Amino acid sequence: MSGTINPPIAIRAVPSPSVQRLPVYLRFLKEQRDRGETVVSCTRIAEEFGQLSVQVRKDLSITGIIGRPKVGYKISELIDAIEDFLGWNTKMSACLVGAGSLGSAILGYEGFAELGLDIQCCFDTDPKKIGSQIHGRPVYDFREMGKIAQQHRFEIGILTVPASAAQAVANTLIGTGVRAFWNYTPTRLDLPAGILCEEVKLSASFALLSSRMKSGPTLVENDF
Amino acid sequence: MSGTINPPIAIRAVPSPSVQRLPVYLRFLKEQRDRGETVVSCTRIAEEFGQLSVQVRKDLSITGIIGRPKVGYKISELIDAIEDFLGWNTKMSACLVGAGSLGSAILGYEGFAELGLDIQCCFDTDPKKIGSQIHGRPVYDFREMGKIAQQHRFEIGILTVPASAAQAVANTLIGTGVRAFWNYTPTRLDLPAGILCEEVKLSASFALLSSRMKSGPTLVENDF
DNA sequence: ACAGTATCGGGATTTTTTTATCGATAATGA
DNA sequence: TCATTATCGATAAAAAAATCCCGATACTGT
Repeated sequence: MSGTINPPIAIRAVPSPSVQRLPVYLRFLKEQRDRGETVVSCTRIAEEFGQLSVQVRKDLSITGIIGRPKVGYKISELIDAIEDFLGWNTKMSACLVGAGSLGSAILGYEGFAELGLDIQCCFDTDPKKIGSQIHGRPVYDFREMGKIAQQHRFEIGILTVPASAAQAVANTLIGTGVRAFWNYTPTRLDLPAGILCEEVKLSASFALLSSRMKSGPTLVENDF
Repeated sequence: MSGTINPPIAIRAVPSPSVQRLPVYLRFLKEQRDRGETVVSCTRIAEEFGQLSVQVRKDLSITGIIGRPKVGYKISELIDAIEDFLGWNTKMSACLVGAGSLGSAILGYEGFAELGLDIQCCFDTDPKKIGSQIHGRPVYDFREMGKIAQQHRFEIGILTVPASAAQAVANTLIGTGVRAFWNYTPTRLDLPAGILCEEVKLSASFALLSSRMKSGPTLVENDF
């Protein structure tokens, strides 16, 4: 096989927008399933969300699901396919750092369990919180984070600390084997290759809203 | 002037991705200003965020700012231009509905004041909360929402209620003159034309993270 | 059995967004 | 003064995403 050139394989990258729409469909599908429905078409889903059926079909296709013409998809299969694609059917262990009001809110949202996210504990510097529980999760001393994280081998770190602390926290957690961050601070982290980070930018979301409010109500469309 | 055709004006729509990046730049610019800097170039900003300078320049250009070759932009002007474009230099009055843990977290985040968002009060059904204050904002009885909102004439409604209540809350608030929603519930609202809604989809953000974790660390790039 | 139809899947087209290129401008330094 | 350089702004090209189109398939009703 010598002489072969680097494979010109068309590695079709999965489009991010599609991935981000999957959870929306997933929620709807589970609703339908719980109502006793067994099949659903792209047309039906698209109608629900004011989209085009083609886009829904393309989005779903990235999971590898195959449907049947004139019928649609089997709901149970489709749910499995999406959860499988997103990795939501296997638990990922996580710790949360910074048990302020935002941190507490995240700990209190039961919905995350559905995403396979298993937040096992949190860390904080506040002596009044250390030793207590927040929404059922123990609060540990921030100074022990390195040690405890080493033992637990968390896969994900959820950052809800003040912006100024974010980088240091990330560095420590990377040392313990954490390989992905869900970053709620407005800080761009400097990370080694292979470490993932997804930033939650609420101000970006609000920017879209407020800039559209400025342009006046007549010109604006409501997007997906 | 009779006989003229409908103007073939190329109404260049403002790209959403650009709008969403503006808050990131804004934060950096304020930092620089507070350090005493007076000018900044796209090259510098791009370097800070691991982007291309061309993209930064394009993003900034939507605000109408003009810079000087070999120098860059005057920071104070640029900050003004961005805030102006986003509408963040005029206060928008808002109310929050649903003072659970997420609602409280939002009320507790001082950063929103910088976005021109003025959350004046919140509404809840919990008798233990009604009459109290959360992070300095009064909690009113949910049953009085219509009446109180009518008086205050809120522009924005922040929805942190259970998903099942979202549509009804929205309907009531629309009746009182609210024209935009910042929707933290996983519900697609059915809204009349002219009413805006921006959804905060944390599960979409997590979907991106977890799906990339699944694909293995080697293939993945860290995006902006 | 067969026509009619809703839906899927793949490929083509269009639109949007990102990235590259280039001439013009203003500062710097010889 | 004049060449050099960093930067801007505009335009062009490329890449990504959304939308359109069409043949194939499987159900429905006659």
